[in-house]
Amino acid sequence: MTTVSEPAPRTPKAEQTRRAIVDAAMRLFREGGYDRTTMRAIADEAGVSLGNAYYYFSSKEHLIQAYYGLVLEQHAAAASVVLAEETAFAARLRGVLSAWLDVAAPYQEFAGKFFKNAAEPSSPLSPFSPESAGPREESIALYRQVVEGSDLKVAKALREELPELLWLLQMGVVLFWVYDASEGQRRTRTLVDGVAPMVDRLARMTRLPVVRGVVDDLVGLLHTLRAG
Amino acid sequence: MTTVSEPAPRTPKAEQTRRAIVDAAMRLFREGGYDRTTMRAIADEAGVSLGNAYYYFSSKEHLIQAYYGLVLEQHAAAASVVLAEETAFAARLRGVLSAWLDVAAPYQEFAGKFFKNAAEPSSPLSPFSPESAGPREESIALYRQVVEGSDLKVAKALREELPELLWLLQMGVVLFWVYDASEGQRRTRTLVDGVAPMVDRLARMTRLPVVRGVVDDLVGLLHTLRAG
DNA sequence: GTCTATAGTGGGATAGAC
DNA sequence: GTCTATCCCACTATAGAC
Repeated sequence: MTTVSEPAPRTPKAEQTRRAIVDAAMRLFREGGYDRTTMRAIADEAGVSLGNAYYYFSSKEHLIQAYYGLVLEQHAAAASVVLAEETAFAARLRGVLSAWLDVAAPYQEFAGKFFKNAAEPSSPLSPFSPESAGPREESIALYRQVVEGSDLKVAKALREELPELLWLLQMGVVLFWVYDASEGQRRTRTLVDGVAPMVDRLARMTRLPVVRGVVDDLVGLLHTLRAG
Repeated sequence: MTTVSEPAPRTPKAEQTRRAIVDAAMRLFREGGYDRTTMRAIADEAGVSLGNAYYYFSSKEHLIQAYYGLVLEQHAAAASVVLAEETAFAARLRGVLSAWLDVAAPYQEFAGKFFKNAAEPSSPLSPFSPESAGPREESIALYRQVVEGSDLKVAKALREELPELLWLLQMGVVLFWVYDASEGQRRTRTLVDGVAPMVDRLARMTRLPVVRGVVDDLVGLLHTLRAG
């Protein structure tokens, strides 16, 4: 269950108002886009005053959180289907990444806005912030499943780091996707389809003696950074 | 020479005014932060009218772009010192990345705000935007020098792609740096010191027959993506 | 082409009464 | 929790000086 650190409203009435605002926002965002939708219009559409809208969402950007939580939830669901079906590592990785693209597709425009928010280090919405620790852990756990349920043989030192590295890979894919203006984000699909088998090959290669040295360096660096 | 696609001012007087505005903005941004610095205050500080400030910079964001251009300029200068001294690839890479950290250090806190605005795909500040094409090419050219002036032997197919990949690496380092709250951004230093020799080892490894397959896949993928 | 002065508008965000 | 009234500021418009 993904709750994105929005405080749970106390009374049923509050919940209802909150819902009305979120729904109105989603509707208007979809129709007219984020920038051209004003907080005043959202409040009107929801049948509340402007001030009241701000009582529930302390900024326009906070409304985007609603989308984010939705996507995370749906991604976990879609990914679990893939993970139940596939055992080959490359297929599992490709499937989970693709699932993200499927789920997030309708929200591509808002992803940009969300990124804008997330990019600020001090923001609680940042994927690296303490407030995001829960959702982040969930995503990493997803990639732990990708590895553990698979046929992948990989250098032992790397195996424990892999889920977090794959999560980072997803962040990279998402970044690419956010900037992908091709129709249907076709280019990101190409990226995922190409990257998954490549990561598979690379990962298996880590057991070769020549390559293992670099892997040890990498793992060592990760540990140092985590400590520091 | 870094011209950030801002139209080059024709007269010396114009250049002077432009400079005054940028300088004032940088000063105020550093003192009070981006959000709390108004365009009026910038215009006042620069001794020009508000309208004149907008004559030179069509939005507040465009001012940041000018700042970014300054950092790029200084980076190019600092990097050229390193490139004149070192021939070993790892040292050149580490030096150029470190030079960026040196140059950008005074602005680290401000960089968060910058990133917030740059992260949005539609923003002209985005490193992938058409407006940033010039600076982007210059940065990539810097990494072309890193490769070409070095002792690096690398799979031929990869050699041409390497500058752009190294530029991407820098983007990653910058991202890490923006989030790095350790004093003096010590952790990012550690990252750079660790990553440079690792990239060196990896790059040399690409000539091994086992590894070359993956490299070809990578290069193929890059070409596909670029075409698409 | 460079610059000033002034007077807007729109919309995000807030204060404080109820 | 909800409102109304208001603030603030990015940005625009205009008209005119040199």
